[in-house]
Amino acid sequence: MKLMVIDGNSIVNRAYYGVRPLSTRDGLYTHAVYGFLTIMQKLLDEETPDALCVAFDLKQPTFRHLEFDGYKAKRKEMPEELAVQMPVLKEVLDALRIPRYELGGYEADDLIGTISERCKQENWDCVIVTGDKDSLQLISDHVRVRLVSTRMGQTLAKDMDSAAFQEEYGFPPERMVDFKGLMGDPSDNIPGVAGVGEKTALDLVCRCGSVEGLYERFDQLELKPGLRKKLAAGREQAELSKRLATICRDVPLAFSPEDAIRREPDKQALYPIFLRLEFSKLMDRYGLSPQSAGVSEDGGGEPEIHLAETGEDLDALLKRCKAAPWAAVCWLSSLDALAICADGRRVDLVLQSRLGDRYHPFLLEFFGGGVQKIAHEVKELTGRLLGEGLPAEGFAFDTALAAYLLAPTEGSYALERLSLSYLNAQLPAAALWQAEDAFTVLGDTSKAFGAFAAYAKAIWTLCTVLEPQIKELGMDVLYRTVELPLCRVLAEMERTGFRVDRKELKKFGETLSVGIEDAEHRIYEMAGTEFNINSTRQLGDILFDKIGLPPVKKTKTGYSTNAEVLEKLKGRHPIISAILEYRQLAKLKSTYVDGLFKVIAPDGRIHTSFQMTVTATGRLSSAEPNLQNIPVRTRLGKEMRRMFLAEEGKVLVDADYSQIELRILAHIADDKAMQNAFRSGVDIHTMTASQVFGVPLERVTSSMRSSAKAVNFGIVYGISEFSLAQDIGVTRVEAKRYMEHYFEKYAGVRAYMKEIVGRARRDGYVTTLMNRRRYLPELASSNFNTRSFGERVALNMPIQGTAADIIKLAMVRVHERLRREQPAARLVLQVHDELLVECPKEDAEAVVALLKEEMEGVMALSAPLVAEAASGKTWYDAKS
DNA sequence: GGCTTCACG
DNA sequence: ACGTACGTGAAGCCT
Repeated sequence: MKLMVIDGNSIVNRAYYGVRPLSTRDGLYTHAVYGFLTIMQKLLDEETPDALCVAFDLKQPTFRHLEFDGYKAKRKEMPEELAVQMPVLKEVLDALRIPRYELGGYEADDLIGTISERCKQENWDCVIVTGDKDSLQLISDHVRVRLVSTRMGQTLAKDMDSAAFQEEYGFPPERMVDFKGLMGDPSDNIPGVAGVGEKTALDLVCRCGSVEGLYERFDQLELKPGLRKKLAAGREQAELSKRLATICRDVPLAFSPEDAIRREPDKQALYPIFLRLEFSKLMDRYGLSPQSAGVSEDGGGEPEIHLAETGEDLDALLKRCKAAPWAAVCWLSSLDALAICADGRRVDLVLQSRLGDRYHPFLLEFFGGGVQKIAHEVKELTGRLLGEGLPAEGFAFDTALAAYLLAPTEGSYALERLSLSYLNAQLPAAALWQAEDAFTVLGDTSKAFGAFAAYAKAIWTLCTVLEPQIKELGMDVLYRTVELPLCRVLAEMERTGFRVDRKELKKFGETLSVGIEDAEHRIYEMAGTEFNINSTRQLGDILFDKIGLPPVKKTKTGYSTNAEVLEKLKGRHPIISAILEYRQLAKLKSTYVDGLFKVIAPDGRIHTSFQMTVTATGRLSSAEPNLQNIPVRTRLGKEMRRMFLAEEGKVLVDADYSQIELRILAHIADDKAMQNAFRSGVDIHTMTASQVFGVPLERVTSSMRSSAKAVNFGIVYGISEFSLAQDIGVTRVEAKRYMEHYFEKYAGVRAYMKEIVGRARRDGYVTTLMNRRRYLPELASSNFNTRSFGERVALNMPIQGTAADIIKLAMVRVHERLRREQPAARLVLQVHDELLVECPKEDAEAVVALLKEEMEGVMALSAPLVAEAASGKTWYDAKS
């Protein structure tokens, strides 16, 4: 018979540091528990023991050796993220029916020593699982140690028996305590004999066996005089250290190996724990499901599949859809097939291939306003429908969007993942129904049908789970009046696209090429060799090794050569300016000219895609291509904006919010001074400069203003004085003074910064004015950097996120008003605080007014929203 | 696929 | 004593 005993604290530590951080949607860290279970399972598979238990330390003021107060006092506190996982782990072990032992005043080692001793007495084999080498002294004929280490995500568990130990250390395991007694162990605060290191200790242990043996024959031993002196002086230390190093084997613990014989987990207890921890993979492994746990899942089980084949089938389906509160629809991207679930049980499959001419009229009706639909990724479906000339009305819910609002830092909202984490149900592979010929294969299509239906049903069920949560967190208004209607707005914007001037773009590219080649030649000449300037490694070698410039900053992999570094080296060598110039031109050419050229559609326009579920703050993002980072800050870069233009007879209207983030700050911090500054209409940076530098408004210089601007920005990002100093090139002391003055003037902001961080720590999340939420598990971190990051995010997210709420709502309203009043006008782009509309020349003035009015009227802040709008033929010209 | 750099708000 | 601003996406190098 074999028993496996796990050193709970040691293994949970390995797991904590060895598994990448993992947390649930609401910020509970889980990776230590997860890692522990993985390591345990691996060892169980390998060892197949008959009994299993876990031992934990129980910290109390009493220690193994009372007489030595300092013993282990230095050991570091457990990090907070790990500490919160300990009770969870113990809950899990209890539910798994794995006995765990802890005893006041004893460490896990002592319990393990005792347990292994009892095994010996009852003739059981014992395997100790630990990451701690201390336990190696327990190895004997019946006792082995599996020494666990985690390297780069991989778990290794070295098998140590007597032979392996002897091989590695050169003496038998029971001599370990003597070895430590002599050389000590700083990590355990065991002093050892001063002046005796590893080599000497090894030699002495081999020659004398034990500490006692050493001193018994002390006078007969051949020793160097220096060592003899040290040993003579260190006798007490050696004996004490040996005692400190010796693991106790007779702890008063009621234990017999039979007590730990393996049992089936308590599934009813385990299921809710795993559900909360979002351990969907482990649920499978332990065979957990709502059924097995005796929990009934609403509408659980396989859907009932119906294939629509006749006009009557379709009519009946429509009737049922109209009668139901909503119908979930899953669609094939070609739009050749739909799976519809209106009641959570039955799924109707509607296939173009089966219905022929009846298919299209069904779509017209189904996607009209008469049927309330729920779907996954409504923006994408809407785009597709509009592309087919079909209606796209009546979308009542989007599962992806809802999941994003509930957990905006999650990263992926694929239906398969949502199903796993919210429904505890594994969906079949999407390829089963998304494959080109899934429904047309001769013969067996039942797998494809089943999978397709499962997705539709999952959307329906997810809606029943997500919708109450959205309401519960107070995001209903945000969801229904902003996010959901925005799907249609964005779908249209994506379809509209932004016209670009191919010819001009090409010309611009050619100009850049000339400049690039010129810069390239100059660089090669000055470097005395040709190399790849785009390679930071090669560039670093040339600048810092060959030319011998002083490296200003290092990166993980070598020298830093970024613009900030190069700027500092500018005066020291002419090659630097050439490189900066090369970089600027090369960036423009490759990312913008070449990059955009590649994605001009046949209609002469560029169609970006706006991502609604990417950012942690609620902003949109733009990709393939990104049209939200077209250059504007430099003279040459700005030229790019001449390439973006309106159609013949039309113009672009560009409207942007003025200082929206600072206005929001003034509002939510309820800072009267800042609100008054905005209401008075004075330039906010000038006002700030006048305060920070203590000069009257009219004496503020442009450099003072730009420093003040940096302070204003910094505040929004949750700045430190160090970064501010770095940013504006003053000393830390001066930066600190600026901030002091800033906070004297804007006392409300100071109070807000304190308040919001405290609230975030208390609640575990922050929110925007429209209740958009972001969880901040980082605030509970024991790591200074992680925690500081959490604090900065707590400051910034409500501001950036409220700005996102505001412009999104503005977009919905602008879209609606344009539809009614300016049907020829189209929204084409959003750049966070800026909207672009393309409209007939003659409507420009009206559109300017409309944009300004809607954008400013979104919300009444105590520092009023101000938008500026202007028109022009190109983006360059329209930017006021 | 990770890293570095750089474009934007 | 820490190590230093929030949020993105794309290109190019290199392993």
